[in-house]
Amino acid sequence: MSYHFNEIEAKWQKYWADNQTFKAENDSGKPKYYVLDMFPYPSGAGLHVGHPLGYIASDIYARYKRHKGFNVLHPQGYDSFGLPAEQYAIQTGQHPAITTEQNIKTYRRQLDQLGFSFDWSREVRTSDPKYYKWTQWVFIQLFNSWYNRDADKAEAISNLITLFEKEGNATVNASADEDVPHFTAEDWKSFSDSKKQEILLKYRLTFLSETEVNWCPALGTVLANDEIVNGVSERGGHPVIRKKMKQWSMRISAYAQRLLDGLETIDWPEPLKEIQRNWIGRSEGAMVSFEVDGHDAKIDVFTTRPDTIFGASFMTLAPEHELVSKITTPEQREAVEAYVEATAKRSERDRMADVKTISGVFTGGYALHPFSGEKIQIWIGDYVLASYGTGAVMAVPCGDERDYAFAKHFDIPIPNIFEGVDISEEAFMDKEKTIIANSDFLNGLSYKKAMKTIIYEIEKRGLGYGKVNYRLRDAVFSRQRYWGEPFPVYYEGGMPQMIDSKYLPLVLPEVEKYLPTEDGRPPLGNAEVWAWDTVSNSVVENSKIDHETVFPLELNTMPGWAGSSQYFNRYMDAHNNEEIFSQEAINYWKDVDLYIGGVEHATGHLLYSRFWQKFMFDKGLVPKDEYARKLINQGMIQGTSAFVYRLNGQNKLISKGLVNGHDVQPIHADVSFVNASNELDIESFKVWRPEFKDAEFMLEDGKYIVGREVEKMSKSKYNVVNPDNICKQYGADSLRLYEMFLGPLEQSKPWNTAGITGVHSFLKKLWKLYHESNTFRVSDDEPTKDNLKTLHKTIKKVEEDIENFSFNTSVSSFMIAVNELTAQKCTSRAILEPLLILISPYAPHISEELWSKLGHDESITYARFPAFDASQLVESTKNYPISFNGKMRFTIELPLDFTKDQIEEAVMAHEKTLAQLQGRTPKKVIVVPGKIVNIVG
RNA sequence: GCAGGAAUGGCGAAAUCGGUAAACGCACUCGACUUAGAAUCGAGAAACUGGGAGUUCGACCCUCCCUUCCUGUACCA
Repeated sequence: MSYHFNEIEAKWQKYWADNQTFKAENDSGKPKYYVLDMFPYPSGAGLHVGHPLGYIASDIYARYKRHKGFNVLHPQGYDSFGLPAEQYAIQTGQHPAITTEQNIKTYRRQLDQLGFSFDWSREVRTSDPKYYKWTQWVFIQLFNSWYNRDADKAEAISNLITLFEKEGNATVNASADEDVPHFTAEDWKSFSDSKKQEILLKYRLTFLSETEVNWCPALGTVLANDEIVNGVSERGGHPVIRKKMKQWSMRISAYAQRLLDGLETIDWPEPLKEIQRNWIGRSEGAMVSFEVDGHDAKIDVFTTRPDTIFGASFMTLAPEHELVSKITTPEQREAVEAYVEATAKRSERDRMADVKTISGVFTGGYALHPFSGEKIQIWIGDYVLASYGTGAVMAVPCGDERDYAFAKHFDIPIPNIFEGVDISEEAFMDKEKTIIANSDFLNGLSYKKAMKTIIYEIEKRGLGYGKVNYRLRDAVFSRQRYWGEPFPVYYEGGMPQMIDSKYLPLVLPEVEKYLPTEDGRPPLGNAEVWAWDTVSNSVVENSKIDHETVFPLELNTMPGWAGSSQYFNRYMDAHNNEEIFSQEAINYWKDVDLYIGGVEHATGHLLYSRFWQKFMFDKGLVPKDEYARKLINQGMIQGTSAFVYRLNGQNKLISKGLVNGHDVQPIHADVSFVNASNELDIESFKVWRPEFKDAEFMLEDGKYIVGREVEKMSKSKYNVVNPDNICKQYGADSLRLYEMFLGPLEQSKPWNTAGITGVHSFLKKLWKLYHESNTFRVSDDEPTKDNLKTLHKTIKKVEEDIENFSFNTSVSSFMIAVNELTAQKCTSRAILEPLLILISPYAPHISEELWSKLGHDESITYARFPAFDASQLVESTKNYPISFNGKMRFTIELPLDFTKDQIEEAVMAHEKTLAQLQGRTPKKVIVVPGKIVNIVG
């Protein structure tokens, strides 16, 4: 009987589904273990071989943990809101829900055929109203919360109201908008309701704010920075302007420090942590106020180098800075206005990309140096960004590269405040070597001492205060899209109101067109039934809007990361319609033990979800403030593109070996026409590219050899490999083994289908080990010493490998074990049974089949992982490498229990040693028992 | 520019502690079986770890310098 992998795999996939083999219970005597994958966006293209890499790894780990006696939660779902389905809808009019449903079917079929041990009973889809009900619910919780910096946690907004009623906002230490006015308890009570709402909005963790966005009037939508090229839209080339729009934002900045600190408590890859640290961008320094000469105005700046304040010889404001028009003198007005207008036309990204050009305009206004009282010029320049810090800098040209270049360019004085440093050519920025000079009370101080002194002085004189600044900005949460979660929000007198949680979900309305409306409102503006009736608590026709009891609903939808910010908790209790999850479920599963996914989500999903978790923790909804203890980033699988070479200007394709020196143009060939020896199937190639039907092929040794190059796997490079074909030809077990065998999980590595025959023939050998001339044969013979040695060395290696996520080396060990056992002609059940359990996480189908042939009625899934017995590996002798001056020359076999002296004696007396020494006397003999002998001299 | 990571045969890679470099597999060569191909079985060749210096009895591994590549990020004040 030969190895019919297609039948075997289909059989066991059905068995697992029918028997719900992988269904996890929320309660068990076993210890829990939660293995999570980043759920996929179901794209229309389906999976290529690169996608399942992480899923295979997590599946191996999940299956291993089941063998080890854990109650394993290993769920899967779909991040099914998103742009591609919407764009398809715009083009074809097909509802994104239909597209999404079809794509999910394809994904499910492809995932199933790989034999993953997912508990599909817990599947979630972010676009399912039953699921996004809870996304909306979390949004409402955020709306009803504020961040108390004193308690360092989120609290109910009702607490804040109580505080306001008692003592106004003077004592409230909150993360809030910058422009909150000061008020007393009396003031508060005298405020109108809408005034109160307006103020509270400045404190809520999700809030409406005027955000500057890239608005494209022609397309009627907001564009992301990377959708703009040279100031016009990438799509269509329409002009884009910077415009303020009311948008929902998330006050993630309130959590900046906790997001930073939390990184120290979790086992995530260091590079990923570093990306998050940079993104959060903590910097310490001071806020300092500069008076404006002749105006009742102050310019606040944030600086990380307040120690260099005496070197400040001018100030630069962002062109958008609110004081610009106020302080500009009549003589300078024309130039300033022209500059401001020119800047407004460029996107922030454009401005940042263009770092070489120095530009700016003098406003004519002067600031007063807070310490020296000297007048210093105020300039505007687009190197200062409105969105970072205060949008203004104190320029210290001697200590900052950009200020230096600016000062040189516009001939502004560059006073030197560093002792013994020449600044005639460039700015001096080495903090370690800094000794301050020409700076009054700071003279002679080092960077550290000067920092302390100056901050103390700034605070004492009321000029400002020491401050920690974060680069992390509040996250804009509104999208002008159709295919996303609707906000559970309606507007009463312009103020947002939350729909009561008990009427959720607020289901996405039907629309005729998925584009923005002609007057520039988001796609939901096309909906005719999109108003909230506060009496019936239901969605009603827009025509009923009377602003008395029926109000318009929010037209924006939530961004892609909304649905992925809490899905890992929802899996714990996926079908609960009463709560987001029960306390029993969350307290049982607690958190994710192992999370596997791509590093590309470092500053998106992986940061936002940590923020939501911390908020949920503050609200007492979850027991852990970090949701994933350990995270692994799997590497990318790249494609191995194939090239044919066309002689320039001729219809002639020459084989790679003949290219040398010729002027050729490489052309991608589809990798499916190339065999393991890089030989091109010319006939298939001609059918595929008819323009080469009559081309002349110049061969070497009768073959056309293609060139190879590693590139990103993508359709346009014709190097995409579909797992469906691999499964058909070699089986899922081969694919799983091969993806692991390719190299370390975290590393990027190229795919090359040719190599799969190696693991495939391993599976055939494994099958043969249990068969003799086509019949299943396993004996009850006592295993030999060698059998046991092979088995136990494999147990040890595989167990260590899995624990270290070194799956590639396990596959090697399996090959070695099967090669050895075949050579030993082992048929012993005592060996062949545990061997299957070792292999089963990697190649579950063949393992199940052989396991059942061994006479087991139940799945191998819960069979106990074999115990390693060290005594089986004890050796009595060691083949000692004998080195001369560090170079190994030969080996001598000696008993392991020899002492150092015995070893030295035996080695020195050995004929090979004498021959090597040729009568010389060595200076020294190094003996490391159990390792090596090195003879020096 | 800054930060993080990497460099080992023709290719993917392996090497708990500094101790026999290249396990395992692909490709390659030869042989067996076969009408032939595929498959299978057997045998084999290959290369001293990007370059340079240092520490050491001994360095892929530790230290310093340099080169190249990948990833992230940037007028961040």
